[in-house]
Amino acid sequence: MYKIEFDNFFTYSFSSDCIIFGFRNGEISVLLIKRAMEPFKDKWAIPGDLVYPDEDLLDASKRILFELTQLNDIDLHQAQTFGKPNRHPQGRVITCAHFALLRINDFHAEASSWAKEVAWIPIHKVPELAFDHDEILSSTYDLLKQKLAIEPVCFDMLPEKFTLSEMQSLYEYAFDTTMDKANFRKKIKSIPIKKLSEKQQNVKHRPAQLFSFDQDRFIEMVKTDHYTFKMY
Amino acid sequence: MYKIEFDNFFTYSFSSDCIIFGFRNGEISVLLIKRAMEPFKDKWAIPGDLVYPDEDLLDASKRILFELTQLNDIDLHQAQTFGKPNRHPQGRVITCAHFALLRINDFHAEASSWAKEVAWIPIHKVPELAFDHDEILSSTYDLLKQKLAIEPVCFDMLPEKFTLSEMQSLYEYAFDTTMDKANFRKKIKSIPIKKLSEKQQNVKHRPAQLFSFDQDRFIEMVKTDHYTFKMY
DNA sequence: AAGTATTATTGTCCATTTGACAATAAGTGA
DNA sequence: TCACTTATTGTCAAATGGACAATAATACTT
Repeated sequence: MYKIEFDNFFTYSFSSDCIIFGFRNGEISVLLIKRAMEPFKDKWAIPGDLVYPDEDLLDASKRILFELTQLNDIDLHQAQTFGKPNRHPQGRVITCAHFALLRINDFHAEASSWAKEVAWIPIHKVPELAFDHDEILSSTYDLLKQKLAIEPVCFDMLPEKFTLSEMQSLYEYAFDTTMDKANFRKKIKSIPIKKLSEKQQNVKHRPAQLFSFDQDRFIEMVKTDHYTFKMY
Repeated sequence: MYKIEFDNFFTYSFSSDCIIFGFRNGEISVLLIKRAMEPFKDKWAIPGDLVYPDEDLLDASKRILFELTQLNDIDLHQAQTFGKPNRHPQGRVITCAHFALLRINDFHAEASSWAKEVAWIPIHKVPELAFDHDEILSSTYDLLKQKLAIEPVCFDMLPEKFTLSEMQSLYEYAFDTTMDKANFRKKIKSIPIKKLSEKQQNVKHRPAQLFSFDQDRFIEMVKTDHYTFKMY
């Protein structure tokens, strides 16, 4: 049984790492920090820190993300846990990855605490990271791609009002492919988005129709079991 | 940064719970143990125990599963981590769920260590479990269903040699639905299974053709990128 | 031996979806 | 007005999917 009375079982600590994804200029980016302290000083890393002994994992993630990047009120979700005994040079630290998707332009991230710098870095241009963060990022990006394929999470990264071409370009980037415009539009016919009365502004060509996610219709579809998202 | 030098961060411990699924008599079952010790003595629970301070999570899961059920050499995969501060009555225990799929008849599970009894219990007939194990089981079963939909994992639970009707019944049970036999067979045309020279034995009706998973063809398809599994 | 019951297997028809590609629309700027 | 660019819609054939019918192989019954 759980031998929690044994002192030698309390020799590890537990952390949370926050992988924050966004979409901008046709690229999926991730929010990283530059470390101001050893180990891995000046290396880029996923924002993360220790969980307090009496703190819930999700609460801890939100606190840690805020402490390091000033991002507040972010809707985090759990991803994988990483626990190789030697993954942290200073001791046994098991870390639980959490991720969130957000609209980059709706937030302002700013380095604080022991973060020296923060930056949105396109996923394909991420440098080598501290600790085993390359593996954590890669595994969590895989999870994101899986979610994009079967859940309407793209709308968390797209602007509130988006064009169908923007939506398509997000999928093309994630799945590393190109799609036919006409066929993409047919494919998303069953996805609950609503046509707005507005059009794109300040473009030097025919302005595109703007759309937004139709939350009400989505909820209704889920309730009546008429919903299956398939985007691959 | 990680303040692992602070003693008060070493007041939690870490465990692994092993959710083992199998398929028998048209039902997906899970391997549970009856606890021989407090807390929750005599309650059914998911087999799990503490991870050693220098032990890898996956190694720990295999060791723990063997200690409690004598199941050896099981291919476990990580699922969700559960860490509510009060989930364990005797202290802060964060647990990482691991799951495996196996052919029930190819293994013999036997209670040992502090497990008083082990049993394969159909997923729809599981009694109330110890700790937050109801939530852990339910979340992991959801994960299983998701995997069944997009990966060829059904073959880990089906007998080595199976009939198409058995395969269909697994999906019908998991997705809680019924499918047309002819259409099911069309749907799986692209799945790498091979027709064997044998037929079903000892049935009182027309014996069905036996099939087995075609590992070679599967690997070839993955390599050449000609593989997408869609079973929903 | 013939007929019945049961499950396996295959085929057909039609509606829907998918993929490739063409045609048209609505803006800007020269 | 014309060229240029991206948006949007339409077409057609192929592939897929769902409902349902027809046939096959085995054991069991009479």
